[in-house]
Amino acid sequence: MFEIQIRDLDLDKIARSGQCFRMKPLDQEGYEVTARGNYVKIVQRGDEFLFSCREEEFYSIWKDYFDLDTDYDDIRRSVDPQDAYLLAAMECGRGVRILKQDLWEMIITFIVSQNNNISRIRNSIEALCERYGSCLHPEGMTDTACYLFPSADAIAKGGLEGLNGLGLGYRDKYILELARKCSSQYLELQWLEELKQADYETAYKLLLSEYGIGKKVADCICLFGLHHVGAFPIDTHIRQILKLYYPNGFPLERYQGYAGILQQYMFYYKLNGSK
DNA sequence: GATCAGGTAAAGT
DNA sequence: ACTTTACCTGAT
Repeated sequence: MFEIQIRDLDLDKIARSGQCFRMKPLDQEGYEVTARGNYVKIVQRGDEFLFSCREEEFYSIWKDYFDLDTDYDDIRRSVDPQDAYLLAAMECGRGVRILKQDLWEMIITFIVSQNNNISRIRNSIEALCERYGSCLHPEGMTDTACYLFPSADAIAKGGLEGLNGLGLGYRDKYILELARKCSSQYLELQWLEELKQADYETAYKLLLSEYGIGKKVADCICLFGLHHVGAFPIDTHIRQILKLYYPNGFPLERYQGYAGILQQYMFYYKLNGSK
């Protein structure tokens, strides 16, 4: 157990922010999160957080995962004081941070997300994890199994039939192809490593050239899987927002290099704001 | 029973 | 180059 005070972090909001699909709310309180092969339970009370791991693990993994080195006050302060809509969005989403999730997991997750709704995305990802992910039994509890996101090898090995019954629909072939590309069968490719080294523009182009990855998904992977916070994914919600509040275009130049963070707040505001 | 959902590939102008 | 259309499928 490790207790710490953190500002600008709201787990409930992050869980509903659309950037992650498997932060699981626990029956009593708190969330369970898996990342990079690690599992943790987190309980939040205001700005006090209780992590179920040791201090060492918090600092080596979760501090980075929750992007705690970024000062979101700076970002809020940089917003155009004339831009009432964006100010409201930033206030509504206070506590949302861009998680540093696993690249491979984000690639598959956002392929699943295309032309799809959130509850079905969740179900598909969870079913995929249960079928191919390693099973963890936190604290030796055999009744509360939790699965890691599966490896590319595991998915590639199962073939197209192995993806049946997960509600993936026509996306199954995209997933299989990328699983093969990222599996140890193509170890010499080191494609994921290449992506990680690349700058935003290069990574975007690499992703876009893949079967099943278009502009929107490529940008989501850049933003959530590579932490290129300048990426600005335009989905149907953001498109509506731009049309309504920014008919002359969103001021990307003003927010160059981190517009994706603002995108995330606008998205959150649209889905969770009072309107 | 349509229509929609955090789009993309492929075909058609 | 720009504009349609088909596509899996659970939810509403």
